[in-house]
Amino acid sequence: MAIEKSDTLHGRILEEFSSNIVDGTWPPGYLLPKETELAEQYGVSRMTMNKVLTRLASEGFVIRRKRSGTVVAQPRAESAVFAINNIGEEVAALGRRYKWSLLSSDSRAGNAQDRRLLGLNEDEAKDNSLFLQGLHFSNDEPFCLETRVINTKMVPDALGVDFEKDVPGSWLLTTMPWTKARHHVRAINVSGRDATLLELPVGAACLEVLRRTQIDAHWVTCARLLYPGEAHQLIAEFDGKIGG
Amino acid sequence: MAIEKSDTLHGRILEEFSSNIVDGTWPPGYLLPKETELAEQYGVSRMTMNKVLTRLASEGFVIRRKRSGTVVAQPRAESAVFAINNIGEEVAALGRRYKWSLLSSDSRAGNAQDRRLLGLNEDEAKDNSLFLQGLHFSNDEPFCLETRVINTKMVPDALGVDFEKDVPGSWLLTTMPWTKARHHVRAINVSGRDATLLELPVGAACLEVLRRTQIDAHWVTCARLLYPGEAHQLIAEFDGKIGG
DNA sequence: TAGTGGTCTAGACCACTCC
DNA sequence: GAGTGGTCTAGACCACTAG
Repeated sequence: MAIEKSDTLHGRILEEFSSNIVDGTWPPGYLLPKETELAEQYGVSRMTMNKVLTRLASEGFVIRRKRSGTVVAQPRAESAVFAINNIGEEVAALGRRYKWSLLSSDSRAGNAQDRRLLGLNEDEAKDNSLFLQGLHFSNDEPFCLETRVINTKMVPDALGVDFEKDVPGSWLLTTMPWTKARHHVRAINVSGRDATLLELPVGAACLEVLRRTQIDAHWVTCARLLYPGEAHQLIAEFDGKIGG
Repeated sequence: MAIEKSDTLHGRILEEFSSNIVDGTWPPGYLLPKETELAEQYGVSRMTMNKVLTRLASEGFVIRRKRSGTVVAQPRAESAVFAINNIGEEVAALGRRYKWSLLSSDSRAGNAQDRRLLGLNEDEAKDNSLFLQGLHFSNDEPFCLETRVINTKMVPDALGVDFEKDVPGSWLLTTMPWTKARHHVRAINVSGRDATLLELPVGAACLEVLRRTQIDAHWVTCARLLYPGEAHQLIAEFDGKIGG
């Protein structure tokens, strides 16, 4: 089998440079030749070399400053990127049968307990709120307990949706495609009704994900996702690889 | 206060386009005019418009295909990006006093329990392994229990380091700056020695982070980081914002 | 104040893909 | 086969900043 050639000019140079950085040939602090010089060395135009260096900078591999040039960055702190996927897809990806079951649906004002659970302010969730609770199943076993409040001022259509059929998260995604979210993840000892619903003994460790979704400055929905701890794990890969 | 002007040509167009997508002016599936047309409309060169569209595509907002043109993408599944930072920085960021305390350090072969705990294969960690355990403190309270094995074939210098002074994670970061890592996060009920060291009752929920670091195909170090559950949470923001 | 990166242009050729 | 995005060039001006 022949060695695969890289596809583009700037792609090849990008790979070479990132290799140099990752394998230590260019250690942190190393000063790269200037743009015009590199362009000449590699026989490309300045724009092409600029594309490479701009990309390296945006990925955090190098720091570029006028007059002082381009230097290899100090490595980023150990870090990780997690992707929390759609629950239905997540279950399907595990090769299991997915089911959603709505437990309750109330259009009412939120009380202090709701606000605490979902991490809302006092002003938020006082009215125009739709409270939902339901279970996600994987092969008929409880996989995730979802407690959610939807701001019906932002999403009035939600009042007309049958959430026994439509999974709230998925429906919201199709309705408000591009939103911002903030997540908090922690471990808790499950108790009370949560334990009963998840069919877990009181005190079992669970992974709690709080997700607050907003569009501009307005919150759209807040969800609390409770996963049986030992059964579920977030998996993340992190590397300095460029591209993809 | 005057309205802030955007800095660059492509920056302004990028903002405009991403706004159009996020606020629904351009819904998923919307077909954008072709590159040359857009360039003409905005009075810029094709390269500049290409920069905008290429960026939009790399951020996942649009799909570009030859002949068929550029269309607004179906929104990505709900997802989140977590950053796990250096523990010392993490504690400092909370405005607390940080301390590291090494509990044990052994250069030995790993047994089955070690491998299970750290998620290693049988072939890995059989020799050339340095086992460490220590506690990270926040204001003199246990913040994180770290159990780690270092592949001394990859990092021979590690045998000469005094890990009572140097925090393993930080030291490795300065020694092998650009590495890849895989993380597994789950909730567990703490027990035994782990509970004692973290000064927690048996059964308390903890967040367990398994981090396996490698360079190319070779593992460098595996760490198990155990955080008292209620006290620690991962925080992540995710949005479709472009730039930064 | 001189050198560096930041940005932009006008034009060109190519490759892929849909009709 | 025709039209689209993908890529590249040579040259230009500007803004910032280190010395």
